[in-house]
Order: sequence, then C-alpha cells, then structure tokens
Amino acid sequence: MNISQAAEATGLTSKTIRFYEQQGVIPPAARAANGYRIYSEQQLDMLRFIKRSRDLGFSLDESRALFALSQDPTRTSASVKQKAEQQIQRIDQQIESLQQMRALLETAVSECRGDEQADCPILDQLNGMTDESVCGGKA
Amino acid sequence: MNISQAAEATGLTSKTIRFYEQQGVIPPAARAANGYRIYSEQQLDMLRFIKRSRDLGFSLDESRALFALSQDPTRTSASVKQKAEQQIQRIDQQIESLQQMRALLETAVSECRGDEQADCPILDQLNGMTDESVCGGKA
DNA sequence: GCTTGACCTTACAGTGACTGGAAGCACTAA
DNA sequence: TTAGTGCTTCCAGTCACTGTAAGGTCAAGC
Repeated sequence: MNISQAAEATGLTSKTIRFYEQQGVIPPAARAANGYRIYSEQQLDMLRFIKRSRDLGFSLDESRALFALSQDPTRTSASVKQKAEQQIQRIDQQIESLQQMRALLETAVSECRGDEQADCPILDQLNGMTDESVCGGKA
Repeated sequence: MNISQAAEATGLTSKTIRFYEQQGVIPPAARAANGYRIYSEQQLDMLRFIKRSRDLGFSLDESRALFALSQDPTRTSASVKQKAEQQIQRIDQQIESLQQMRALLETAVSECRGDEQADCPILDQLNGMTDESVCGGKA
C-alpha cells in the first residue's frame, strides 16, 4: 500500500502523511525498492487514530501523546479522561469567545438598514461609537 | 506619542503595531528626529478600529477593507452589512464544528470511569471502536 | 562624564498545521 | 518512445503574530 492509497484509506492527504512523518508524529514509513513509502494496516490504524484525534481538536502533539497512551498497557483511564476534559474546556472557551463575537455582530447587523446610505451602526461599533460596557446597547 | 504609548492606548502591543505597518494594514508612521515612530490621535483611532475588527474575528485583510469602507463617504451600509453577515456565517460554522467535537468528547468522557484501569472508551473512540454513524452510540 | 536600564530600531526565525509548487525519478499504457 | 500520472525531496507561503538578537537612544543617578 503506497502513500496515496494510505491517504485514501485514512481520509488524510499524501502531503499530510509525509508532514506527519517529518514532524515525528508517526515513525518513518518502510520503503519499497523504488523508494516509495509503504504502509501496513497497523500504520493505517495509527494514521486514523491521529486523524480522529485531530478532528476532536487535539493538537498534533497531544494526538501523538494520546496514541502513545493507547499503546501503553500501563496507562490509566484517568490520565486519558483528564486530557479529554481539558480539551472540552478549551473548546468551551473557544465557543464562548465565538458566541461573544457573534452577539456583538448580530446586534450591529440587526441595527443596520443595509441600504444605499452610508450611515452604518456596524462601522459605528468598530469606531467605538457605541457603549461597549453594555453589549450592543442602543443608549 | 511613541509606539509603546500607542500600544497602551489601543490595547495592542508594540510588536503588533509594527507588524501592521509592515503588512500595510496601516500606513507608515511618522518618525521623530531620533527615528522613533510617532502616533497621532487619528492613527490611534485607526489602530483601535483594526483591533475591534480583529476582536470580532475579521481577518487583517478584511479589517483593512472595513476601515477603508469606514473612511469612504460613498460607501453603502449594505456593503458593510454583507461583510458582517458573512462573518456571522463563518462564526456559526466554527461554533457548529466545535459543538460537534464537544458532543463527541462529552459522550466519551461520560462513559469513561477515569480510574486506575487501562480500559478507556475515549481511546476506543479514537481507535474507531465505536459506531461513528451514531454519535457516541453505545450499541 | 559614565553607567545602568528601559525603550526604540531593524531583521530574521519560530509558531501550528498544513498547502502549493518546482525539479527530478519511477511506473504504466499506448 | 512518449505521455501522463505518481512518487520523491526540498523550499516557500499561509495567518497573525511572537521571540530573539544586535544595536542605537534617552533619562536618571552617581
């Protein structure tokens, strides 16, 4: 199985797989006589693990660490759970930050007529012309 | 007003202000005899505008474009509103993506005992050992 | 006058996780 | 033999900074 087949089988791209190898996320692939990388089912599983971990928002470093844990029979589920809970917290922070942005934008957008006139509450907000202590306050 | 005072006054860092100048986001600052950058109130307003725009999640390019719009008397509020609505859409996509991650993590975490045993549903999920078509399905 | 320390300048490298592109072999089909 | 595709390596670019190094400037204190 060469790199493009491995890419197909894992949902990654060939570029990304080479990048992971170069970054030490995965060990160097075996090579065929022609120098092409070859992948075993086991390595596909590793790549799929990394992809799923990335899809849950873990960094490459954490993904590597999680895979190491998954291969370590002496791990504890507590150690894994802790990482997952940290990740949930990070996600919650990101969501909260995005929701604050969204609320500010939404208020400004709702006040904007969106017509041919230059007058625009959205630009007013960016110019600091609204009361920022009260989100989107009209006062 | 020198660069660190401008940084203080805008909530940016000196580094970031220089970076914005180098990237063409803001025009080159005037210089004192000693070569130090000097900033006027007008330029502080521009920097504050950019910061608020960035804080709403607009890219530097969009922030620059929005500032140009805000300085253009022939603009229409419709053109601004469109950019803001696009930004809301992007934010919604990001939130949705994060909420999906969160839901998957939360399910796995809730099933994980988090004790000293190696057995771990979180790692099972990363290993593709759960039914992915039903998010977190226990079947 | 000299030193010290804070602040300014430029320029380049590093971050994270890729993505794109160039240049050059390898393989396959016509 | 040629064309086309796929593999290889290596380097540059993305985004928005941040860190670091080497050096010039300024104000205060001795």
